Amino acid sequence: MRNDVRELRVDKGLSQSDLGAVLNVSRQTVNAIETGRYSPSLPLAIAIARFFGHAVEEVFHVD
Amino acid sequence: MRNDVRELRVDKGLSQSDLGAVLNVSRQTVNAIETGRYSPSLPLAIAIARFFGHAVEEVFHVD
DNA sequence: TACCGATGTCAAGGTTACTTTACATACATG
DNA sequence: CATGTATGTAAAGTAACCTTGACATCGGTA
Repeated sequence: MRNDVRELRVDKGLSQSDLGAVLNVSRQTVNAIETGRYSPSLPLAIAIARFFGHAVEEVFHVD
Repeated sequence: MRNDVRELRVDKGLSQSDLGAVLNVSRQTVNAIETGRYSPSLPLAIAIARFFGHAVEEVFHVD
């Protein structure tokens, strides 16, 4: 499971902490997702995709 | 989190057990998702959506 | 130098997702 | 009636997700 969260976040000029605040999760959670330590839950994945204006499958790729 | 898994599954003439086999999860997991006991993991949600030929957001709806 | 924002990561703990095993109900068919 | 298939659900265990708190590094800037 790779994803484009970091790229999308940086393009928006946001810190991991900023994005965490938007999504109501901790900055550590954002970091773990970006660095691939684990996949987000489905509700969180949908929230992330929606925030960036993409479909879930466009942001999260099965390897 | 509601979803259309049951409807999609029944339309294909599959049992919960059949779908579990396709997705490599137990029939209890399929049942739990259909009955809304919990949301699937992101990889499983993507596998489900892909199997039915839909986007994740089309199958799983934030309430 | 000293400070600060951003990032990476760890530990400990709570909750959710998933497993196997098991038992129950309902329905169809021999 | 007896059997088989499909479904619902529970219990107990493991793994994954997510939290707070903490510590470290790096780059910029006063």
